[in-house]
Amino acid sequence: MAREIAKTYEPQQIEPRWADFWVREELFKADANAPGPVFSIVIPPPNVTGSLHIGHMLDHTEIDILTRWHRMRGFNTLYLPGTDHASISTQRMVVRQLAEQGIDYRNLGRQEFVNRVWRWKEESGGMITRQMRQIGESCDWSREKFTLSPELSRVVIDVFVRLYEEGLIYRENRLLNWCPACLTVLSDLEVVHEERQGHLWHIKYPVVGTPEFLVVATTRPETMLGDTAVAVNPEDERYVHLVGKKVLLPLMYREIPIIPDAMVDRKFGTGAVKITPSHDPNDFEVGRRHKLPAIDVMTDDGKMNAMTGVYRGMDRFEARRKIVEDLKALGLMERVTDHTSAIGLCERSKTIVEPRASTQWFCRMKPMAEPAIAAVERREILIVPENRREEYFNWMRNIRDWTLSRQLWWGHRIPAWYCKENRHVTVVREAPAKCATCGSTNLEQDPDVLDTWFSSGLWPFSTLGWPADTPDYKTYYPTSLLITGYDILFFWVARMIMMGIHFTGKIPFRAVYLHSLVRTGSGEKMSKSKGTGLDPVTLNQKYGTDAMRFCLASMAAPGTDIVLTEDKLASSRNFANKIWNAARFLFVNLDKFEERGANLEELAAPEVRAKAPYAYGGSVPLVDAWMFARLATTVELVNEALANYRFHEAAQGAYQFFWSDFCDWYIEWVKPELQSADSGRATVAWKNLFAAFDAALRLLHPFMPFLTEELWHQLPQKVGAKSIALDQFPEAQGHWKNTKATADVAAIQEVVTALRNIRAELKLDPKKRVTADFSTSDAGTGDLAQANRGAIERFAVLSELRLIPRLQLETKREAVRSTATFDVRIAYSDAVDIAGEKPRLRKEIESLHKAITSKERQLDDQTFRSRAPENIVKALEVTLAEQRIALRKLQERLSQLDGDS
RNA sequence: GGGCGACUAGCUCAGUUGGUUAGAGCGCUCCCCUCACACGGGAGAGGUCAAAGGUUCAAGUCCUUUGUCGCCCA
Repeated sequence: MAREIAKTYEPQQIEPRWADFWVREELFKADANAPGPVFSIVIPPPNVTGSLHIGHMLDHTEIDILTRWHRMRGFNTLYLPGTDHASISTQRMVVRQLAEQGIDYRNLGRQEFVNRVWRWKEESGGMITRQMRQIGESCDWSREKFTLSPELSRVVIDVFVRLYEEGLIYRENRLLNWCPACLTVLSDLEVVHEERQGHLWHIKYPVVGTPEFLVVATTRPETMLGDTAVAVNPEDERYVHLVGKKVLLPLMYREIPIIPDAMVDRKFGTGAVKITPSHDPNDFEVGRRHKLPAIDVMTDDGKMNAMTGVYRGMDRFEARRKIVEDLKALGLMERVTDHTSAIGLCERSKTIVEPRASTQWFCRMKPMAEPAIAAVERREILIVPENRREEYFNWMRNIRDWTLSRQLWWGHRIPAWYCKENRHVTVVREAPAKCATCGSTNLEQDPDVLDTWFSSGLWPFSTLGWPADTPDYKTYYPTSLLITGYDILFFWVARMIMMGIHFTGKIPFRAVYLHSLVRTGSGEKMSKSKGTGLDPVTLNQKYGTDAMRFCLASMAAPGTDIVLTEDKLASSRNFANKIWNAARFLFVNLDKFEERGANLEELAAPEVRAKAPYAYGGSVPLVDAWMFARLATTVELVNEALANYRFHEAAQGAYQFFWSDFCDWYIEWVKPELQSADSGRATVAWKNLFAAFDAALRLLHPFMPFLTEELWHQLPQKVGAKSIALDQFPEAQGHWKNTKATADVAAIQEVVTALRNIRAELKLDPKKRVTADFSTSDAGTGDLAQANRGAIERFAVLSELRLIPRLQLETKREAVRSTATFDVRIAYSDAVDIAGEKPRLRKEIESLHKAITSKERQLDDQTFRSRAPENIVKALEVTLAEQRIALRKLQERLSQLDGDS
C-alpha cells in the first residue's frame, strides 16, 4: 500500500487534531485510586484575564515534560490546571472597559460591578486555558479550579477565620503603599523599585520670630503641604539653637515646630528634613515618636485634597510643578540639584505608589515562617537550583507582616463585620445576625477583599479538596513538585510553604524548581506592555508548538535566563522536520519492501518491537547492536537529566541521538540491508529499525508531543492503545548495553571521517568512487575494517577499500590521514592543489607536540605519579603513547612532502 | 548600603564531585539539489575560558583581589 506523506513537516495540519483528541478522550484524567507511585503537580495558576505569554510557555513546557515523562513511566499522574482571579488586574481591566463605555464603575455599585466582572469572566476568561489546551498540556481538565469559585472561596474564608482565631491576623493603622491608579493598598512585594533621575529641592522655611531661614531638602516638594514639623539631628551644632523654635510653613502659612530626632542624617541634603507623617514612612515614625499631627494632603486617586487650599484638585505631579514655581516666585527656593533615587511603582499599573496611612488587615508572618524555613533547611523541600535557597532564607528570616486587605470589589470579601453601635469586630465564616457583644443587628461587613496571593497560598491543598480528607487530597497531597519562575519565589512559593505547613501539617510539595526568565535579544525581561515580548501563540503557529517546546527545553539550563530568538526556533523546527523525514524514509522504503510480500504488522507490531534487537546469522548485526547501545545510553542520560531538572541536557541528548546517531549513521548504514536480496537479512534490519524508531518517538514524546503522537499512530500499536502519551517511556535495557559495539562503530566512524576528510581536501566529486588504502597494526581493527568494508566503502564513496599490511608512502600524489592505530590513503592522478596540506600538517604537529610535552612533563614528575589516582596516570600514558605514534607519522609525512618538493 | 549571580568560539549558551587535545546550536568557509529531508548531506575554520595573584602533582572548575554587567533586598 502506497503511503502519502508530506515532504516537509506541517505542524499546523497536525497539532490542532491531537490537541482536541487529548481533551476529548480525557486521556489525562487522574484516578486517585489508581496504583503505582504518585506524581502530582498543580499549576501555578495563571491570571484568568491573561493570555499565554512566553513565560507561561516555558513554565508549562517544563511542567508538561515532567508530567508526561512520569506518566509514561507508570506513575499515577495528576497535573491539575486552573486560574487565579487576580483581583487587581481583573478589576482594572473591567473598570477600563466600563470607562470606555462611559460608565464609572463606582456608580454601578458593588453588587452590579461584581456581576459584570463575573459575566466578563464567563465570556472571556477562558483564553489562557483554551491556549493551554492548544499547546497540548496534559492536564486533567475535569479537575480545573478557580481561586474565586464558591468551593475555593469557602476555604479562603475558613482559613482567614482560623488565622484570626489563632491571633495571627490583626487590624492596624499603618503607613502603606497606596496605588492611586488601582485605588488600593499594596503589599511590599507588589511594589517594584526603579532608579529615576529626579531633583533635590532646597526650600527656605522662615524661622518664626527671627530673620533666619531653615533650609530643608526634599525630593517631593508637594508633600510639604502636609508638613507638621521640621527635624534636625540633636547633635548638629548648626541647628541646636533652633530646636524648640517654629518655622512658618511656606504656602500654607502654618507654624510647625523644629524638633530634634536622631533619625536625621546630618550629611543628607541640608541636615534639616521636613516631616510629613502622612506621606513618608520615616516621617510616619518620627510623627509617632513626637506625637505630631498627620495631615493627608491627597485624595485616593493622587490629587491634592481639600487640605491644600489653592492646590486642591491638582494631580500630585502637577501640584509639584506649581509649588516649585510658587516657591521660586516667593524667593524661597534656595537651589535645585539633581538627585537619583529609587522610587516605588505599582507592579500592575506602573504608577508611582504613594505612601499613605490607613487601617488594614495584616497577617503575622514570623510564626509561620519558622517552620517553613526549617522544612527547607532540613531539605524536606528541595529548592532547585540550590542558590535560590539563600534567597528564600534571606527573605523568610527578615519577613514582615503581610498586608492582606485590598480596597477592591473583585475578590474574597473579608469576613469581618463591624457593629455600628459599639464598633465591635466579628470575624466569622457566615454573616452574623447580630453583634456578639451588644446584640445589635446594625452590622456592616468590611468592604475590602483579600490579596489574591492569599488564596494562591492555599492552592496546593485547596484544589485537592482540603479541609475535607478527600481521596484526591489523600493520594495527591503533598504534591510532588512546583515549577515556577524565580521571580515569584516570595509571592507564591514561600506563602504556599507557610500556609501548607500551617494548615495541613505537611509540606505542600517535595521540591520547587525555579526556572529562569525568558529575555529578549537585548537581554531585557520580555514584557507585553513594553511590546518586547515574543508571542508564543503566533510563533507556535509559525514554527510548531513542538518546535517551541523543544527549543525552550533545550535552552532551559537551571539558573540561566533564556534568550529566545527566531533562529533558534527555526533550528528546532528543522529538528521536527528531521524526525518527520526519518519517518517518511521508513514508510516510503517500506512500500518497496512490502511489494516483496512483507507487511508492516509483522515488522513493527508492538510484540515484535519488544524483542529487538534481532540477530541475523547468529548475532545481532554490529550497527543494530550499536544503535540499541546508544539508545540505552541516551535513555539513561535523559532520565538522569530530567530527574534533576536539566531540561537542556535531556533535550540536547535526545537531539544528538536522533539526528546524529539514528539518522546520520544508523539509517545510512542499514539502507542497503533494508532492500537486501536476502529477505531474512532485510527483515531483521526492518524489525530493528522500527523498534529503534518507535523507542525514539517515545523518548521524544515528552518534548514534542504532537509530532510523536502523529507518527506513533502510523505504527502498529496494541489493540485499544489510544495514545503514545499512555505508552511506556523507553527503558535502558541491560542487554542493549554493548561497549564493544560502541567502540567498534566509533572506530569505523573515525575511518570514514578520515577518508571523507581526504576527499574534501582533494575536492573530489562527491559522486566519484575512488580506491582507498587502509592499514593498521592492530589485528582487531583490521578485522573490523574487513568485516565492515561495505559500509565504509559506501560512507566514503569508495570503489574499493584495499586492506594492506603496511602503508608505504610512495609518492606525493596521495593524501594520507593517520591515527595511532590506522592509516588511510587516497591516491590521485589529476592535478590537485594540495598546497594546504603542509601547513595543515605543521599545525597539527604543533598542537600534538604541545599535548605530548605537557604529558611528558606530568608523567616525569614523581609527585604527580605518587599523588594522582592510578587510572588518571594510566590513561595519560595510553594517550601519550598514541599521540607519539601519531606525531611520528605526521612528521614522516611532512618530511616526505618537503623532500618531494 | 547588604546579599546573590554572571563573564568560555562572531552570537546565544553548556561544561555535574578539580584530571587526557574545553563542547553544542546558530552564524562563517569550501564541496554537493546523491532516489527521507537544501528546514538537507559532507568536510572545515574559529577559544591564552574577563584580568592579576594564590592553593594543588593537576585549575575553565577551588580561594583572594580587581574590572565589567545583571538581579534581589533595604
